[in-house]
Amino acid sequence: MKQKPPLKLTLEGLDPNLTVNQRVYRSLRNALMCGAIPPGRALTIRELAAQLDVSPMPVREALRQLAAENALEILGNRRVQVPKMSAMKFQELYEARVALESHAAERALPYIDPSRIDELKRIDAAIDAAYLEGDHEKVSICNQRFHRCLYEANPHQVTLPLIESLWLQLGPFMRLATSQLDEHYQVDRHNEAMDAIRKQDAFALRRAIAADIRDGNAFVVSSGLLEEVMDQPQAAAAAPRRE
Amino acid sequence: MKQKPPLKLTLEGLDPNLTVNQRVYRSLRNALMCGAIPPGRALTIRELAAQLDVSPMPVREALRQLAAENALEILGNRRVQVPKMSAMKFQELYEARVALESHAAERALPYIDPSRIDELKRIDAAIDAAYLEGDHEKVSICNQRFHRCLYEANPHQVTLPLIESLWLQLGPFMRLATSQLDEHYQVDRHNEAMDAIRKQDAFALRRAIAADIRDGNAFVVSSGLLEEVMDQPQAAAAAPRRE
DNA sequence: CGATATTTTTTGTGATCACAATACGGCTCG
DNA sequence: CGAGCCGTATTGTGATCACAAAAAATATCG
Repeated sequence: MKQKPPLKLTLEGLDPNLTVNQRVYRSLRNALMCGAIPPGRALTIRELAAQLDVSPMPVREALRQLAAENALEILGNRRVQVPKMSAMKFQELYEARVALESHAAERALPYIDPSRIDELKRIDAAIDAAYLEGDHEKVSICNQRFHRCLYEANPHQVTLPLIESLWLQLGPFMRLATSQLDEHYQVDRHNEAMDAIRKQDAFALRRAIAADIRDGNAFVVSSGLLEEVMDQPQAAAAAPRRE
Repeated sequence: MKQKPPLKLTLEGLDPNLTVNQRVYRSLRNALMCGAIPPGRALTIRELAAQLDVSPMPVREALRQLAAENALEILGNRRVQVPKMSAMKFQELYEARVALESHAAERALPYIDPSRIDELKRIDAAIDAAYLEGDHEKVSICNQRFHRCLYEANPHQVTLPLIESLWLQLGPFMRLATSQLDEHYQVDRHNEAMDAIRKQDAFALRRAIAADIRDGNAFVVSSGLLEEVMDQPQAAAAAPRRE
């Protein structure tokens, strides 16, 4: 039951004038986003500290921070693990994304200026390029960058942190959405979004963003990729106590 | 500019078999929710630790946790403060509440059983009672309880933590919404919501929740209560660096 | 007298240590 | 052979300390 692969992490390649805490946080966050840590995997402070070659202290803070963002789960016995996924929860996360992100897009719309449109175009091109190269990791990252760039146009930002929390929870499974998108890749919803932006058509923008998100979801669900990573229907798992 | 009232906090009355960290966290969270700490107030670890009579360690973790929930702000110079509010940000927070909470209500609707309806009725009665007593603090708390009870019906909870983050950010100002609601108190939107639930009418429920939220907002804005607590239009405040 | 430079103090960060609670392993007993 | 018990090891928590960076206060120069 307890999964114990060595869990290779590192702080190398991270801006060394950041605090140790920040480096640990990013390293962990990155690992989670890429699905490098399997759901249900128990994380101990000392193990991570030894792995990253730092004292337990910054690790503690990073774990607590990630737990506050719902990227990790603190069980009643004070143990920390990557939350497990269920089909229903997956669905809820995606529907929450649709609700939040279409809202964020609409609120950002009036603030989008030509230079940001250029930036969006540039990112979209990068996505297509990465797609042609077959670099799914990069597609996923650039896709997020596209969405973030859009929502960030709104200078009074309150939704982006919430959206990122959802991304983080989906992180371990997002890569599935792009892992096999051969010819299946969506008709370019991003272009629909760009059109809506140019026309300042809020409703069309909402629709484009919602469709973009749902496309990825539909693919993952239909492909059955999800079941592989989910915990089996062992009905009554030890109820995680939410703090 | 630097506000330095003694900032009275305490851990008394908190379940003593909780960890120190949890007690500190709750104490701070509560203070923020009640607006006991003015926006822009700088918080230092040692000051809080001395005030609460604990070591700096649990305070550090609590601060970081609250920062991750957007209840506190970590400036570039690593200093922590209660985020300042602006009229636009206030508006954004409320619109985000509408979007997220009406969504959460809709997703919870199919899971609401008679016993939960009873619970909701009970809470609503408590609100009316507190209102008649003029206990605005209690009205506010019970109102939150009502919303939480509704959204919690959904067993695959992903939105509630995000919603609570919004509540926390609005916390210092929420009390304004109920501070003077004399005869101004909204036509009971909660009853509209209850009707929608009984009829399993998702759209009506969304409308009722949205109206309930917007009522409070409209009151605060129109009454001009907000300006008192906001920082003046000092255009270029030191840009908080988001981590 | 006002602006800049320098010293002093405060503050966050990270490491180490001590302790209590929990989990794990082996043991005994049925 | 299996379930319950107990001892050991591991883990999270919280306190204390050392250090470097930032802020505040003071001194210095124009």
